[in-house]
Amino acid sequence: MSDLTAGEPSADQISGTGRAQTSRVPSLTGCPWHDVNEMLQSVGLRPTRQRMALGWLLFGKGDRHLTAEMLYEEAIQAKVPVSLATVYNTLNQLTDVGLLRQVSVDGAKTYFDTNISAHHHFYMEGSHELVDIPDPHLMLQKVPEVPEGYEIARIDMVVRLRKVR
Amino acid sequence: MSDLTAGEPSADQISGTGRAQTSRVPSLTGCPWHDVNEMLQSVGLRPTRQRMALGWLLFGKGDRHLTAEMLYEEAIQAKVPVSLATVYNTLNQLTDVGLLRQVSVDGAKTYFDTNISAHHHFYMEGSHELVDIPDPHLMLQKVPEVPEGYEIARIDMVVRLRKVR
DNA sequence: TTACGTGCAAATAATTTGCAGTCCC
DNA sequence: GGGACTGCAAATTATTTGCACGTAA
Repeated sequence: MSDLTAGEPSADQISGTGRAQTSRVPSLTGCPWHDVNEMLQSVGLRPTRQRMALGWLLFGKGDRHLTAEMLYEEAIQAKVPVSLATVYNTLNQLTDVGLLRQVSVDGAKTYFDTNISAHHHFYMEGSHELVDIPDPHLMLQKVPEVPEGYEIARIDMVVRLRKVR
Repeated sequence: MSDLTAGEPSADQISGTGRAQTSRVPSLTGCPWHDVNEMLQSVGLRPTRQRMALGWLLFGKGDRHLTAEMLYEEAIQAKVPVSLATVYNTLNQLTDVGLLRQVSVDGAKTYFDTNISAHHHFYMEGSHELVDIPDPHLMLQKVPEVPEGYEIARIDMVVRLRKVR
């Protein structure tokens, strides 16, 4: 799905890229409405009222890490009438077409990351917050030997942080 | 909780250690009953019938990656009368005292790893199987700069594998 | 029009909890 | 004996699904 599919990826391929494009929209105009519209069209999803609104919330302000519940709350706050089921559906659809990335960190809730480029995360154990690791050079010195017949689909790394007491 | 608590851990500290001790029991005698008994005592848990049996299943045959459901099935198969609730309780208690490590990999079920040393995992996307990465030299070239006031609690890395088609 | 989307409520799935009865020290 | 432990069933939490109705192409 990305550049991590080679049998023997180099360390550079594994590392985060630092700055990530927020989406795969063919051309970003800066106009949220136009951009989200095009983003949806380009993956074959109808730009409905709720998908437009959710897309706006998701991709309108840089890289974000949200759970379905969080996005639902935001939508309600923003006076966007949408149901939690639709939020789940939309997040899953966007993930399926590669516009979002799912991150599992604590078994319970699932986070969706709007940054789909190869990168890793900090997880704040206290606040359950997920943050992209800013250091673009965090990388593996050596990629493990992959078992015969398999290839690397993706590498997920989570650096769990706790407050110094 | 481990050797990963320093503000600036070295790459060696982050890497897996290759061979891991299966538990923290003061002295391993090779007698499963004696070992599990002592393991439980040493962390202040009463060696009850069900905890002994579960401990035996968990630690009796090398490093394992189990879900609550899987361990429950094994216990039933082994004619050990135990309830699923107790399996959950026991797994959580063992995790709390540091005898097990929880691994989140796909949002849904939670895996418990009997190998509590620093190491990483392969995740087979097709079979939902979790495997310790055998390569002891898989390591980070550079540890990310940790935000002010935080320290690294742990680093979880999951290398997702898919079958070559 | 007409297949695709949405909302609602019910259905699942994983896990936790309350509580009465049981067992270890 | 008494607190720790267990089992069961009910409760929670996160997420999915069935289905009648609405809406974009």
